[in-house]
Amino acid sequence: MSFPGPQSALRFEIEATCPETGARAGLLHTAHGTIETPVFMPVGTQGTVKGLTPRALLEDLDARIILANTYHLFLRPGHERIERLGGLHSFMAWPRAILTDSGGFQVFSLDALRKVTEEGVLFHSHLNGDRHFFTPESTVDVQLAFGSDIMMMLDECLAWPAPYEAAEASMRRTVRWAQAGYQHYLKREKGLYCALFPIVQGSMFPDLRRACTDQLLELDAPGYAIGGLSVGEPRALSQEIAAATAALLPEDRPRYVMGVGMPEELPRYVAQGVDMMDCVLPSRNARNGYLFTSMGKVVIKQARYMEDESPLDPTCACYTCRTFTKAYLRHLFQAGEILFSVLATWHNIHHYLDIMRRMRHSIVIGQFPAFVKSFQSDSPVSD
RNA sequence: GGACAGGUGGGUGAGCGGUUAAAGCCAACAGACUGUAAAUCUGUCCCUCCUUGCGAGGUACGAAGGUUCGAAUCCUUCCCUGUCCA
Repeated sequence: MSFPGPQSALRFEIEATCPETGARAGLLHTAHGTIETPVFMPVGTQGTVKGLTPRALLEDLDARIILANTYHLFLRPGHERIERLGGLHSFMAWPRAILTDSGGFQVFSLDALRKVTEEGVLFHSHLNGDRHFFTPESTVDVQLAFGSDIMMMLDECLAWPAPYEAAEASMRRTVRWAQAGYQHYLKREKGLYCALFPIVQGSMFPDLRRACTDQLLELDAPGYAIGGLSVGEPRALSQEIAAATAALLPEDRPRYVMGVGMPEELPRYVAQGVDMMDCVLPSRNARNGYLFTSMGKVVIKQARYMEDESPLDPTCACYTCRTFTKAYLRHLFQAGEILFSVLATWHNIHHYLDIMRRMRHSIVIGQFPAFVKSFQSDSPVSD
């Protein structure tokens, strides 16, 4: 297994577009392989998709790109160490593409441990309390040290609900950070091997989303993200805001909706012209015994599965479903065995990636609306 | 046979006169989880009833008696368990 260094800047080509919905099938070329879009990116915060070996991710699940997190890897083991060890791809033995989040989400999730200022974010490490100051520039530097294929701009991810004035002030700051961060990036990354995506904010206010988008477009970035969703708002609202924002983004660049969603929501985002998504749900819920199947959710710890000899999802081709019974999976969960997390994550990630592959195929052959229709009638809502 | 130490709700294990239907932990059962402070967190967990409430009854801390206004807690006898000595 070799880990070729960066060779080319990010390039996006659209293979097919659904004339009815605007859903697109594309190819996103990176220095670490080509990603077929629309794509779901498994989350590997600490340089690992919890529970899965890179080999499983690569050979069995065929994930083309995964996420890692700037904040977590900066704290431990440190970006300079990762750089000395050959960069993140080499360090974690992942030859394909990596997208790193900037730490912007931690502005939201580590609410009690951080302070946002005009210059950046002061974090108190959740590991040992150490103080760290993140700026738009420093997070670019950290991600360059990782060698991420796609780096994310530091943004402020606001909790919902937010008053208009606060959302506006926060959005303006995110824009200023993006401008500063992008300028710094252009100075440092002459070859543009590592792409940098700005993130549209603006809470749930369409006019703020528009204002934010307008200004970020001036950066002429190779891709744009829609952030600030899944922060407590109703799901219909997330979709509405994502749709309104996606419509403003350039057609020839990948659009990435951050942090979504449930399986049945994936086609709804894709129908809005979204090309990339990521979410912790398939991996985290797997570990907590919540499995996504073509028949809806399976909460494997329920007593009804005690002697259930059927596979988790008879229509699923993953290793877990091909090999084990629900009774055994439930036993592993109840016993607190590590293998449960492995098999459950394996299945859930497969389930997500499979939905994306089928969806992409339907776009390519011009059958996306039919896919959406049958998918929604076949797939009970997971919640 | 003797000497100690014990017997508490599914399991462990606190409590050692009243605010105790009885802590905590575990198990069991159910729920949550959306750019991962998460192999995490929350709730239920003796029975019955309803006007579902810091509600009303009823049972309950090995068994049976007793002391007391009041006992899982004190006393008596019995049963059982463990360790040690014969």
